[in-house]
Amino acid sequence: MRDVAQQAGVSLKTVSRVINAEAGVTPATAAKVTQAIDALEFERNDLARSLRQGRSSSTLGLVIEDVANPFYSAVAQAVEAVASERGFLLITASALEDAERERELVGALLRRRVDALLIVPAGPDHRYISSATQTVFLDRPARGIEADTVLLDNLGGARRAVEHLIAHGHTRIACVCDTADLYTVRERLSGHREALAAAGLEADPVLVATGNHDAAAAQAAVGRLLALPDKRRPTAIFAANNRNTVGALHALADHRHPVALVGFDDFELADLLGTTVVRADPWRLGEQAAALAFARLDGDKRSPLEITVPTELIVRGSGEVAP
Amino acid sequence: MRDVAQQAGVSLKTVSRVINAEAGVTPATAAKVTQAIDALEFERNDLARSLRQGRSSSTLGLVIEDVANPFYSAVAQAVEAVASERGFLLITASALEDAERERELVGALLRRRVDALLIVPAGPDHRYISSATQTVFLDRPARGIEADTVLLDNLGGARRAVEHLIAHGHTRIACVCDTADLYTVRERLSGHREALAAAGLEADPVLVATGNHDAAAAQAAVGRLLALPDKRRPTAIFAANNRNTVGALHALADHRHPVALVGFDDFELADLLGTTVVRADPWRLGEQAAALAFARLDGDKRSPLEITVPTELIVRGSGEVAP
DNA sequence: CGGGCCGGTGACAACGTTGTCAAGACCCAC
DNA sequence: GTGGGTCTTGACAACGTTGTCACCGGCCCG
Repeated sequence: MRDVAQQAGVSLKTVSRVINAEAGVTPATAAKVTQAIDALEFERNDLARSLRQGRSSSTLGLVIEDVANPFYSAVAQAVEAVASERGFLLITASALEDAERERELVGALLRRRVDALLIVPAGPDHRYISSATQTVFLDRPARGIEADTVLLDNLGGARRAVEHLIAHGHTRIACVCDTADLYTVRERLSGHREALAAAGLEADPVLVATGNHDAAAAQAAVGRLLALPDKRRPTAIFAANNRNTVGALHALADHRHPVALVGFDDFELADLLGTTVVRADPWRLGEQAAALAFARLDGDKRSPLEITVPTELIVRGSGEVAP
Repeated sequence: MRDVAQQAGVSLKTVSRVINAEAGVTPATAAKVTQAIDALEFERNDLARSLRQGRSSSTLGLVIEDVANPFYSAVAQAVEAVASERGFLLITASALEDAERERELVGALLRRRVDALLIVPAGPDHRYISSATQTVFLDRPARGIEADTVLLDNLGGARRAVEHLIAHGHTRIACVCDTADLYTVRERLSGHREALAAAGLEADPVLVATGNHDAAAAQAAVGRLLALPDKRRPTAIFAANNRNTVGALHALADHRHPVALVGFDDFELADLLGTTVVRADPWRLGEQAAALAFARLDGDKRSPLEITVPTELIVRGSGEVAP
């Protein structure tokens, strides 16, 4: 900028005024400056600008589990869309379900002074997150602090899925899911349990397969369920997230007898495969979280909010198979 | 930091030394400082640090078309993985095939002084990208400048796909793809043409359906192809990217007669659907690009490199249907 | 004709760090 | 005891911007 000022024969401050389109610069002066800027290919340093102004340079931080999981990439897309409307950029980081890594990532983002932090919390305790930075928790509530949170209707969605299977005559309904350490998993398990209880059905613990983090694990788990003796074998499966649904589909493809399946989370090609799912809208999750973050940045002082995004049952055939 | 210095009764510089674990600080002094840091919940401002040091705060910029497209989210995942090994964070931005938007995003990233820029170029001209920042082009070459580039073997992959269909007896092989403005599409079209020519087959222009940017458009295009009179109707389809393959699958599901299909890009559940594809490895694309960027940052001064990532034919059934 | 006002411009400090250099304390060896 | 070395610490400037304030010239109005 100093070079530009020199070349244009004006002061630093005048260059700054031109760059930021501030009023009160003679067109003639502005022209000289613009010319010098073009000649020197000058580009403002937004780091310095932010430092001086005390704000971050219009950046949001997003910590998710894994960008390559379509559920989270949809969240990222939504957050980016909202951010982009305001001229914000997005730093996305994947914590990979590792509390230590999550902490490091959050630290790195806070040190960079992001304006707001959106996070899918993984660790057991989030008190370490400085309240100085606006934070919104997505998909799971934070533990140990009260803060803005946007969640899915996990329990309701799971209950509807299982009720749907019960309505089609099933009584032995398995649940395949990730580790019960996760809030979403616990909620969905509760939905499964509640639906069974409401129908007066007994919940067989053998039919609850937890700890399946990827599709391969889910496939193996479903394989084991299908190998149970006739009397104990499930006639229907509730797969509690997209990884588990994919795994279940693989396992069922190898199986002789038809087994009903309802998944939590919609996925591409589910229509072609005729897979009935409870659609959880990750786009809306991200959108609401980003909108809430911006509302806070704009001065919204309400006490911490908890928003729930509804789910929707999409009937496609796999959930309507008779026992 | 000033507060920490005051509270610990030392100078700013000493605090800085402790924070950065520099040698030459008495344990006693360091303890005082650490205590003050904890008490005040101090966190270094990496913006100021970067400004002072003249480097960006260990950040990479990535401009892709759309995070929610699994191909690009795999690229983003790979880049993030490599960046994370070096303690770098990643700003990901989606240009949505809009040259103007791309330009704005690149500008915003450069103003933030990212250490390197990885970009899937969309615009017609990339001379505007300042050579001051290390840049690697991914998936498509830049126009107007010579720079590091990591590409897929588009032509070879497409040729292999079509050769495979020819080997199974097809002569009327359609190609469904995105707009021919795109480099990858032109290359894949060339592959299609070359394979036909090599087999002495005539390329019927009616069977080339360009301009399908999303699955819905591709589905409609394939629908039109299948509605052609018997003599002109294709017996096989080459779908030139994952969107087009998904669209083609939808169209084929509604169709009576079996039609062979080979897609470019692998996708989840392709195995279950039995879809033969040419797998293009987006992970490796991102990984190589990020590795190259870091090599440059480490002082690699070789002239601009062009790396090509190979493709692989995965046989699953849909490509082996007889005419 | 003089005083006040206004519009354009620039000097300077400040944002929060860190690199440079120098000062001071201490120790060892001659 | 003195000179030279090492080790710890601090003062200060600088990174590239922008907010504050003051200056200067011209204009309007009394």
